[in-house]
Amino acid sequence: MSGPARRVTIRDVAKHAGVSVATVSRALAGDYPVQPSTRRKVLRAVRELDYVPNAQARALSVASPGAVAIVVNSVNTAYYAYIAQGVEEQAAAEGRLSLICTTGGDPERELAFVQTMREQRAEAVILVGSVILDDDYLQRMTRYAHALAASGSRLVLCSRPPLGEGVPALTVGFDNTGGAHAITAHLLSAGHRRILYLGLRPGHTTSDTRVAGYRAALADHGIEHDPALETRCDFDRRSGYTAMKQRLADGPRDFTAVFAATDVIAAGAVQAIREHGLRIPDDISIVGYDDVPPAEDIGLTTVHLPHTELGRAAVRLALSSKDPLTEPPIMLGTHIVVRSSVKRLGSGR
Amino acid sequence: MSGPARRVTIRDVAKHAGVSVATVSRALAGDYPVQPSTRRKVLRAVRELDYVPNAQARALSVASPGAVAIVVNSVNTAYYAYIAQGVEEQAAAEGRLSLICTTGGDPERELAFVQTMREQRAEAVILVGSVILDDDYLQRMTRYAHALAASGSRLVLCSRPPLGEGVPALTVGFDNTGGAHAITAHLLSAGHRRILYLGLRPGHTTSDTRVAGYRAALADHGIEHDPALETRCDFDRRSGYTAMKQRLADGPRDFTAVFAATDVIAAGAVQAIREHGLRIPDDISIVGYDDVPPAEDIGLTTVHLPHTELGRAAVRLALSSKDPLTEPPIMLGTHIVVRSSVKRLGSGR
DNA sequence: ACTTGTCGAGTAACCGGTTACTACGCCATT
DNA sequence: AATGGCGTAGTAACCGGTTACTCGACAAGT
Repeated sequence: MSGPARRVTIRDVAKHAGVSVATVSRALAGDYPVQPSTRRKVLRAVRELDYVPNAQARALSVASPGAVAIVVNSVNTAYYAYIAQGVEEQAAAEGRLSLICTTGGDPERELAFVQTMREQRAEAVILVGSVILDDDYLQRMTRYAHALAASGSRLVLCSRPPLGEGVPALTVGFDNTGGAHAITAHLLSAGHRRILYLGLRPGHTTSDTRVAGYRAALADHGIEHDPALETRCDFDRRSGYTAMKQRLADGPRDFTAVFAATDVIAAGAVQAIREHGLRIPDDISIVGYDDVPPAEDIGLTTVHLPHTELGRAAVRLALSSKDPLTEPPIMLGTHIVVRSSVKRLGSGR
Repeated sequence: MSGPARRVTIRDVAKHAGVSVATVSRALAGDYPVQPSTRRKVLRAVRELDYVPNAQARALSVASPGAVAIVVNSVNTAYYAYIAQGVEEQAAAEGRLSLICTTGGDPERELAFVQTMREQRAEAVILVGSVILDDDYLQRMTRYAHALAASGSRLVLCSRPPLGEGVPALTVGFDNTGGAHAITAHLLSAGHRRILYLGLRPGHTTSDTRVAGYRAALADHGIEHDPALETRCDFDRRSGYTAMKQRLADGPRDFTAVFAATDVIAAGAVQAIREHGLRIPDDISIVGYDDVPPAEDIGLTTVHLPHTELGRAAVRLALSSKDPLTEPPIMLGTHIVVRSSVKRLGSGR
């Protein structure tokens, strides 16, 4: 109506109420004695002008809690969404705002965001999601860690390998090897001996840790792992579908069960198995990992991960006073959820 | 090591480089002629001190783009996660940070967040998700709209009824009635005449608009809608399961197809149907709405919603110069995705 | 009556940047 | 030699808050 309507400042309120800016600030903060009549005048002026204090300006003069930033590949992946949910909940509970950034896996965007968070004086930066573990990655993270530490932000790695002592970064993760061991043992104790591992991706941390658990469980049962039973496959539905399709078409079926590295892979594999005319669990047993939505819908036995709790733990840790140089990684436990995708072999039934 | 390590400011850099703060600022901004040799000195000091400018301080003196805030019930619901993804992508593309808030449906938290966003000088606040449309709601939103407008933020409602002209709020939504009409027509043209609508929730905007499309399609085919075929049900998996279970147990099955108000409801219903010993689509046809992950896994024919595009559109609209007082609601189109949950009745096959 | 203490409010410095304005040095004119 | 113009760099005001310090008025103490 009347031009760009410059924002209402504390000086406007002071003038309107006929007091000094200091008095307005004090009346609003309430931490300093102000005459009740004066306070009323101030509050009235605040109401009449609809004054809203500028948080940025306040942050300049007084140390206020910074934001919590979370960086994920994408929000529309259940795995990340659950973790993000936990982060947001805990951040809110501790009076922090949550900033979110999706990178689509692009290190450039990750770097840019970390830099932005330094400028924003974020209190914590939480990087989520598995990665290809190589020198480039380690160097990049180490750089982030020091840079963020230097500007007073704390770095938390979620579901990623720790950087080791001496690097100021906190780590929270799932016990992937333990979970993979447990679910493999579950298949073994159901009588399965030839178990196809679907989701090999050498260098990829999540895959590596899960396949390690798989092999360890086999070893514990005196079975040597067969490289021919470890199939490469990316971590998405289509890849699971394609890889399974291929495997079924390739020749004689030399396995009775499938351990898919993730539920999403499992979902694709299930579709391929069904299209091949086979039934689950009668013809093939299958298990997944993660316990994200598709699992329940396809009756998949899988490993449940406390995603949301991971997010919360990350924030708690970041806002704690633990020394990031020496604090050991937190590892969250997992448990098996039994549904209807595994058939008991041999003895009866 | 050496105490709390006060943050490096532009004055420290100036001193270190032996120039004035103005020169440092200008050398970094690059919008003012600075002697190359001087610039080098400055950049060297910046590097040596690892100086990071304070974005909050800068925002005080120069008008910088504000953040985009998104408010959802929860991030770990596919519907919201997809929209949030779109919001984040578009915000990042337009150089804005994304703030996220989950309310768990609590109006208190919503209000608190809106207030915080005013203090933060957010550029846009995007409220997502269906609601119970009543006076309380309308008043609350109208208050938000004026409050945000007064402090220079723009309010966008996503998937919510518009507040009408005269209230400064932008609206983006899906054509729910159109989509529901189309999918109902799909069932009708497959020969179904008795279609159970699962997900009645009077007052709930999403439900209301979808049921309206359902009824309209029936009417177009000269069928009067039967209240006995409209079943109440909350918008979650368990409710879908329970409602369907109940319905199947209740008595003679007087429908050949089910239109679930959401895919999540459909997923629960599918489980109930299967547990009842019936097969899909042979015994019962079913369709859903939303096209979120469970749909593909259970082979559900459903209505695809451009979720991510909704998020992007919301941000674009918010950052545009459109007048929120008069700009009409944007309505995004939908389309049917045919999978394998509908059987053609009567004529052949 | 004079000192002292307390209460409430104002003045001004400060947070960490940006930038309008000023000042200085040097070269080209006249 | 005096003047004007240009290119750099410095000074200080400003953004919008908070708060240390100061000050005046009034009540209590001796």
